[in-house]
Amino acid sequence: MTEPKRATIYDVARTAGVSKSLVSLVLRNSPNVSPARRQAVLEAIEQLNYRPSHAAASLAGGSSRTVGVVIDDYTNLWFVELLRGLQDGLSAAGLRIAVSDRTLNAHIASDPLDGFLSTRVEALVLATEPTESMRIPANMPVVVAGNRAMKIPGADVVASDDRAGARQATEHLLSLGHRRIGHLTGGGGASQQRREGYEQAMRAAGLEALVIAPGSATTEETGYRGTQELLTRFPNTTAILAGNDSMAMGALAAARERDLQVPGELSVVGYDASPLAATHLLQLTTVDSLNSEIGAEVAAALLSRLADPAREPVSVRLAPRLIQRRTTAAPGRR
Amino acid sequence: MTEPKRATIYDVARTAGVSKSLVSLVLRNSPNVSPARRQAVLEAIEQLNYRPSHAAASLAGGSSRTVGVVIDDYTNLWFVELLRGLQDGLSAAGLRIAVSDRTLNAHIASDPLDGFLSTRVEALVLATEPTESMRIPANMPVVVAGNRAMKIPGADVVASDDRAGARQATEHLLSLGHRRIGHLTGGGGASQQRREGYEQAMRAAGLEALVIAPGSATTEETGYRGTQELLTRFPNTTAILAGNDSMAMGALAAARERDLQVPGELSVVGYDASPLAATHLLQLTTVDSLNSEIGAEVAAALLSRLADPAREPVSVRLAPRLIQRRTTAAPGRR
DNA sequence: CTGAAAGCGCTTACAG
DNA sequence: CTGAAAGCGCTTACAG
Repeated sequence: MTEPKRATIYDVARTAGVSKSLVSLVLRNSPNVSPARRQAVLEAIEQLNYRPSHAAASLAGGSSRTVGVVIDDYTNLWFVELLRGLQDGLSAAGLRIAVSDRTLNAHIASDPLDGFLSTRVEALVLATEPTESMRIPANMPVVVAGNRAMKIPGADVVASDDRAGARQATEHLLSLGHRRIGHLTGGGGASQQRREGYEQAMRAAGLEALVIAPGSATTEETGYRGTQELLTRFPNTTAILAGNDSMAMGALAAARERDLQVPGELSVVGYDASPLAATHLLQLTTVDSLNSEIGAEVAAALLSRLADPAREPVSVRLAPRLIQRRTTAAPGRR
Repeated sequence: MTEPKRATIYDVARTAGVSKSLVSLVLRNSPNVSPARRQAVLEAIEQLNYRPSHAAASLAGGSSRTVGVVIDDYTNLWFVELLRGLQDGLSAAGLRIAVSDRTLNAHIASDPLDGFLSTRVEALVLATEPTESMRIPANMPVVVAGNRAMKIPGADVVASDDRAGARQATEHLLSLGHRRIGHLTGGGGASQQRREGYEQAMRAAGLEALVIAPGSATTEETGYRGTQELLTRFPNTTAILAGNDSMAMGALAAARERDLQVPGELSVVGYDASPLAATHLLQLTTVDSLNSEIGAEVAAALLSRLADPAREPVSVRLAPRLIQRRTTAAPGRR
């Protein structure tokens, strides 16, 4: 038995006994179709196992109905909740999401944007630090997710207030009685703002800021190395605010290596409320940057921008909140 | 200044002073093009910022040059290395990858396959447990990555030998002197084979298998709960082989909660060699299932299948190897 | 609602 | 290599 060729819209029309135009209307959920005919078309689609061709629809309609999302690296899981919120907000509008990971693409020396431009994505979501090398077409709608060092002219920005979150986390440690609180920072706009929030809170309390910058990556590895350096230079540190949850995990490792009880002898706070922070092993006090809500707001910004390309860029800022778990307590004897 | 319309292949041809056909040849890297003309075309492309339309190329060429990869869940990071190996193997052949996450899609009640079928993907890679509800077209090339409970007729399978890996890990614990070794298992084909490998090794050593199945998920949570159950039912257990690294992380959490030193009082072995296992905090002894190599073999199977759709299905099995880190040692006093 | 027509931006095959 | 032609499977706009 030879494989039949894939069914086209003509086959569906013939099977349903309607015109090709009517099938197209049903596919795009037009209201001006009688229930009976709609039913006939849907049955024909089911029977023929028909799937409309993206390529043809995109080419003919002049619109791919796809939004490109650029993320940093699959390993840093903050994007998962962002995608969930984004997908929820876009699927009702019939828009789909394509994800591109910069780390993976760097490997094969291909610009993730090239693929998206060939796909003719309707808009771009940047959930990563933009770089000069990203040549974004002037008329491309862009929403930046998260705080970034580089500004994209005309782009909307949706982020939680990293300065306020870091301030809140630092004040939590201060209120527990800590005075020697170190901070682990990294590269990028979010790190910068978190650092500023930490410094503001320390200054307001009349305390010295102890900032360690172990590198631009904000990973378990840099968190580990940064904590080693912090505890070597300032041995009487009693608390650490890490730049994100991955760095906090490294801090916990360094503490264990020095036989420092957490939180008895060293308190540790993360940032992002990633799945990692919620594990039984970490039970990490962290700042929830509301990633799923950021995704929802990104979707809203996207839809309104698509509806009105000329509207002024907006900047949405969400208020983060501290999640207290088991890695923070009053300072012990040290 | 109004935005110019996107450049098309006609614009490139005109700018380069060549025919449209020649531009198409350059785009598809044909060898029958003189260097001078190729250069002229590439300059025109650069100057016009031209990006060929996927949709048009796919429709006209009758081929999307895209492979669809279905993964379980972004949170389980074993897929990252798989994608890397896969991408390396496919990019030279001009094939790109589209990834779909089942967990995310379940959320909006859309079958990930539907999207891929509309995209007219050339082939499917299943890096997840297949289900009956996946209606895969009969003529679609499929490669299954990893050991799965359900067989797909005609599909190639690339996996590491989970039975051998689990056996190796168990023998490692036996050779350290452990006799009471528990195993944490979950759902799916990989879990099943790992369990069998563990049971074989225990039987061969004349020991009783202690298997705990805390649920079908293989997460930190089930690892934690499974270890609680194991240590309650068999309090003198001295070692645990977890179904994967996430479960091992949960085991470490449960051990800490009971004040059991790892590895002094309890040895723990993971599986997958995920990024998690390599962290300073875990330093987990684990089995490397060679995910990047699996990705490379999947790519090879895909290319040969595309070249010869009629060839017999193959089954590639890689030999995993144990990575010893800091969570295993000889049993202590208990 | 139908039906005929044009067109989206490419690839393919072919005569020259 | 060029150039003219057909066609991929849809959407769109329109006359009826």
